[in-house]
Amino acid sequence: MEAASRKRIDAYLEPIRLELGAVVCEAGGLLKHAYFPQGNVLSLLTVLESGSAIETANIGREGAFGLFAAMYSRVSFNRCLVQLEGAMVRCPIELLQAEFKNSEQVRDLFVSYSETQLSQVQQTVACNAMHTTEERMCRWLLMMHDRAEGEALQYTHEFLSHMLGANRKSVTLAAQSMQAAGLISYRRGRIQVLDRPGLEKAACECYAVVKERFDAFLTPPSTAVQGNTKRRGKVR
Amino acid sequence: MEAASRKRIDAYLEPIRLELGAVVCEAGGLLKHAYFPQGNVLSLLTVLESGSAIETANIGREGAFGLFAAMYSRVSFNRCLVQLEGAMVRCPIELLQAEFKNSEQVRDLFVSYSETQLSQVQQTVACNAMHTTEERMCRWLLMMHDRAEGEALQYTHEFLSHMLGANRKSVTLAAQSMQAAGLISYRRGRIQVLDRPGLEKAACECYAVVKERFDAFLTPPSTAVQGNTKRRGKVR
DNA sequence: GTTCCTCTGTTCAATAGTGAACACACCGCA
DNA sequence: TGCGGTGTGTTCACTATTGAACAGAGGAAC
Repeated sequence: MEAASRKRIDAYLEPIRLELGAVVCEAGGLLKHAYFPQGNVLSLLTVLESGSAIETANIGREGAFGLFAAMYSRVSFNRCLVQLEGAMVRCPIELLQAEFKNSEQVRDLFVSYSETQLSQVQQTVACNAMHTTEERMCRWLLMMHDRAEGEALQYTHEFLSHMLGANRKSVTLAAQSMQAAGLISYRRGRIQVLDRPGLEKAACECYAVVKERFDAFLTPPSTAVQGNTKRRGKVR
Repeated sequence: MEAASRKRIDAYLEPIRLELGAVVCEAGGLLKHAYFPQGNVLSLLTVLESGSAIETANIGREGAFGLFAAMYSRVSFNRCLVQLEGAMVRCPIELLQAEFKNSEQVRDLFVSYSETQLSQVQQTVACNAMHTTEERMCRWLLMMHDRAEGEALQYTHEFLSHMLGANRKSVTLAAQSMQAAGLISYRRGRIQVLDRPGLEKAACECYAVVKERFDAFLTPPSTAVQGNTKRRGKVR
């Protein structure tokens, strides 16, 4: 995934396995490592004074947590927790800092990933402002389903309500409605996706928009000008 | 604001003045310049399929629009428009790309600004999920008030409702309540802040959190480890 | 099999926010 | 001064969401 500079890092990669819900880093915490999910998923949360913590982005095998630490600041704005169990490796920050400093390719990689992540967060801003709890929950389940490889998703309504910044009852109502529509089935902290195309229809556009961005990140264009000029949305 | 490498750029900076509401760049548009507000404010919007566009961040004299273009991709995810009139300069992307490539100081600057902007967007995710229309409107007015230097703010309820992703009526109700409380006065597209401390009390925490981040960005610590380890929020 | 803890369903009452429509008032401009 | 466009106030009916509390069911552990 990285340059040939990866050789220099490989020896220092340390496998680390954390259980579901484990906190990798608190908001305001100091980062000594960057974390590279292999099979697991990390979630970035904004923590409010009330103590509630809302998900703003998540990170799978395509990305890493702590890249800004490798680029500039070592303090994490977010709480980061394990949202799907699986393998992960971590790497001391100093090594990545050195690679960032010396390799243009590594810089391109880190910067373009950061940009992709920023667009995920920006889409979520609009999503939280405009879309219903049910649409957002569909989107969230799809994101996790992409990464769970068919496994049932082990989340309680309560946990989902925290991630989405909604009331538990709203989540329960949405879940009931989705189950009645045959999209999912669930029981006690275990959600099974039954009808994925249906779920995609029921979700807001945000799922597809963000997925497209990540796909583009994983297959960067070879032209001089990165990206394309496709416009989204209606222009007034 | 930048390194001594600024000399190489200065000659190519082009003053450009756009009127309130002018679109600097459409979502998906190609960027040929980066824009540096001097006295104006730019707003970054996420555009949805429905055509509605929600603000995710804004940029004043502390920042710039198009830095990711200078770092990697030249395609803007956002629509960008002028939210407060004033002076602005722009700079051809190619020059900034060269500086980013060659100067570590410029890299630090661009990256740390991007990180600060990311945290603004992340805070807004949580804000849109958890805070009332009135709290969010107070926050928004404070952000603009900081930059308007006492001038009345020229926004209609309708415009505000688009920025906040709320219904116009919700904005009108919030405005009435704020006027009744003596925080603001308004008439036909002109909002005057009367009681700034009161407005800060009525706003959600997000205003202060983001302001603190930007203040920190503008006065970077001189220690080896950037940032501090202050923790925010309650830990469960 | 029984126990106990956790998760879901549901009750209630209440508020916040929506969407559209229309009346009316303000303000700039002719 | 009068006109017209734009912005605000308000109507109505409605939906989404909240918050707290408790009952009840599921499932893991003993």
